Amino acid sequence: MASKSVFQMSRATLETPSIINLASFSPARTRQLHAHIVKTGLLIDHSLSSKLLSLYANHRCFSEASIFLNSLDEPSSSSFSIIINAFSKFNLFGNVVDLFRKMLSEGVVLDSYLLPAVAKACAGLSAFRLGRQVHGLAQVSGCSSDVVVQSSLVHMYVKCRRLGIAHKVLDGIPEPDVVTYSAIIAGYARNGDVGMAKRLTNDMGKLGLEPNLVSWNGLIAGFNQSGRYLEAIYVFLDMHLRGCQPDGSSFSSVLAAIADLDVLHAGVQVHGYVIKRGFACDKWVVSSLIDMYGKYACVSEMKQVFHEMGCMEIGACNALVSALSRNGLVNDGLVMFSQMREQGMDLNVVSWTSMIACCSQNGKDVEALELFAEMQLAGVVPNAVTIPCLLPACGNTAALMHGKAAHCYSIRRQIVNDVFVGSALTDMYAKCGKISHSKLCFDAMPTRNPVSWNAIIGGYAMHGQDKEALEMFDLMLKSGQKPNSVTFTCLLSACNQKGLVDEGWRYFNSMYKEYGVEARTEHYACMVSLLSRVGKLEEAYSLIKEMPMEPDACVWGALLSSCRTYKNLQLGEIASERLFKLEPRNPGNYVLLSNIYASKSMWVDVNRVRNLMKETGLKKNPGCSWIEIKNKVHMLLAGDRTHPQMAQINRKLETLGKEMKKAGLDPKIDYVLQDVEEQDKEQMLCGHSEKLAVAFGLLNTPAGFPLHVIKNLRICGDCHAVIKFISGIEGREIFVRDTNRFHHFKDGECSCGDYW
DNA sequence: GTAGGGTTAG
Repeated sequence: MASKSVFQMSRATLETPSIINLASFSPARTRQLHAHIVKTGLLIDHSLSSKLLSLYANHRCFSEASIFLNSLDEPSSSSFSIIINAFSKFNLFGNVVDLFRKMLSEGVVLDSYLLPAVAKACAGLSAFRLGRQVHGLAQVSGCSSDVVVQSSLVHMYVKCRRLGIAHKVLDGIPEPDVVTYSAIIAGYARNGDVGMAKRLTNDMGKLGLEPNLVSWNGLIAGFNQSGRYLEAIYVFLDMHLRGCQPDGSSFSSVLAAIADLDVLHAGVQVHGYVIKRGFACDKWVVSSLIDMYGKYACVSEMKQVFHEMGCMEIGACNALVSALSRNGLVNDGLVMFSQMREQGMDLNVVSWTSMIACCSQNGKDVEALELFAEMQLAGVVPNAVTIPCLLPACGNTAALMHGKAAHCYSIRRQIVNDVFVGSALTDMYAKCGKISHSKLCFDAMPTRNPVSWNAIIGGYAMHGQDKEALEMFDLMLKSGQKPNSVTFTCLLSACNQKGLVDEGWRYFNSMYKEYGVEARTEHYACMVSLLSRVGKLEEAYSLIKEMPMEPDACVWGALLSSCRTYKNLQLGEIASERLFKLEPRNPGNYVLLSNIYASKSMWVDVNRVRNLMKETGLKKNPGCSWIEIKNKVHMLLAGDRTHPQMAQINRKLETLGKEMKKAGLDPKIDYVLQDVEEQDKEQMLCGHSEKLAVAFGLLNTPAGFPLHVIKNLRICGDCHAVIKFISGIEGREIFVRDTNRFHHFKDGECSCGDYW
């Protein structure tokens, strides 16, 4: 019968749909049936209309389903129920609520078959107030004694984190089943209330209810969500000992717990168990395995797990992208992402966000911003995780317009109150030179975590507003928030900028004694820089000798710079000897030492250092010749034909072209790009080359970046001049945060921090 | 015809 066209069926057949095999109807055939009914004016009985509705709904043909629903004279509650349940099945929670509201407004009586779907939608939307109203409606309409309705309400309250109410509803159920019980137990576990979770588990046992797979899994997940990873692993073991075989859900949860502890051996054991139980190709398990191996820096293992799965699955691909990013393999991440796109995979918000995070966390800021634009073109909606991943890229390039757009978007999407979004906005505005905006964002945050406080303290420190930075720290303590390692780095750098030696020592000494935060290399580097900046070179050197860890190049570099300032040869030699070992290919170190010798007219030693540089294979300092820099800048500018100030630039270029010819340089655009790209990579990443690369990077950024920040730059005279020049020719505002202070360049002038 | 567990992004 099913093979026959609808049009060939007799009226009698269609009026007795029970004999037609409707289950095999395709969407097209369903539309045919619908058309036939409309055309012939067939008498539609309740059974036929229900079947047509469920055919449409299960094929996700919701517009057809609602057209049909609207065509019914008096749609019953069960007709609404069919579509509402289908919406819920496909997680279309907003649609569930809308249709439910419509149904109520039409005065249709409630039935207990659709309430669970509505409760599930409230849970999915975390809409507690709406859920409570639904509960009230269930009571008024007499549906609240239905055990499935009660159970669904328990789940709803647990998901909305209202455990007290959930518990009360549970107490009202005469014979709750295992899963309803387990929902509350998992809820308590998720809130970190281990005692209550255990007590209820005992209560459940007394009632003769044995936990089943779903309840075990819920409990493991609950402990994971409250960060109690060890408890989660114990539950997994308990489950195993009590003879319940884990499934993909149990494995993926326990692996996630293992990933956040330092127990790789346990992870390897579970991996073995996964293989034995035949879950090595389960998409959830594979994602967790990749993530776990990624967190333990087992790069080849994570790749192997991925390849052994043998197919491109979105979750596993996303996990691989973030695992590659975590291990600094940005280019591999980008390759993976482009493969995903080439294969036409349906990239979701996690895919895009992972890739954006991968770029912004690994110095590819412009790429991160471009990806964000592409994401929106692809129609994928950014969420409360995407924005904090994107904002550092805006801050690092001082792309204030993009940052502001992201801010507006967060307000529109109502995610601006998210603690991660707020902290990232505070940080972004500070890095874009807008400290007042930064403070406004910080003040507007309803809740704050240490990251939020660090953002504002670090922001003030960056802007040289030491008083405000220290005040914010006091407020942080008063609010009951504990400072962490980063907080002290921000505070010490604020002290460092202003030469506040006493305060610096006070914070440095108190960090462990009062707050239990151990001093790390960067804290020592700040102190060494602070002490040597004010001329206390011996004190700085004593501190270095006291360090419990090996001092790094930042520490020795801070000392060496001040040795040049104070012409201290003895310590300068000690510091540079260490630096030549730590970063042999940084020309800056050689230059600093030779400067000290030169200041004492020790020309033999100056030559010795220059020869040492040559022996190391370092060419002459690429940042030394002003004419070269000027020419390179202009050749780069000439490459951007769409630049709004092209005419002005061209005029300047004409003049400079003459100068270039005089200097014997080839005025080709490629010259600079090749020069930067083909340089020895190591050399490129250090010293003057880095500064130049950053300066050129400014000019390579696309339109829409009127403001720029260069960070963590020990600024040299040439670099300063280049930036000053760029700001003049382009009318851009440029901020440079060097290790000591904030420089603001505008219209070819430097308005603060200009010490040349 | 109705409820119930998981992974990957900060």
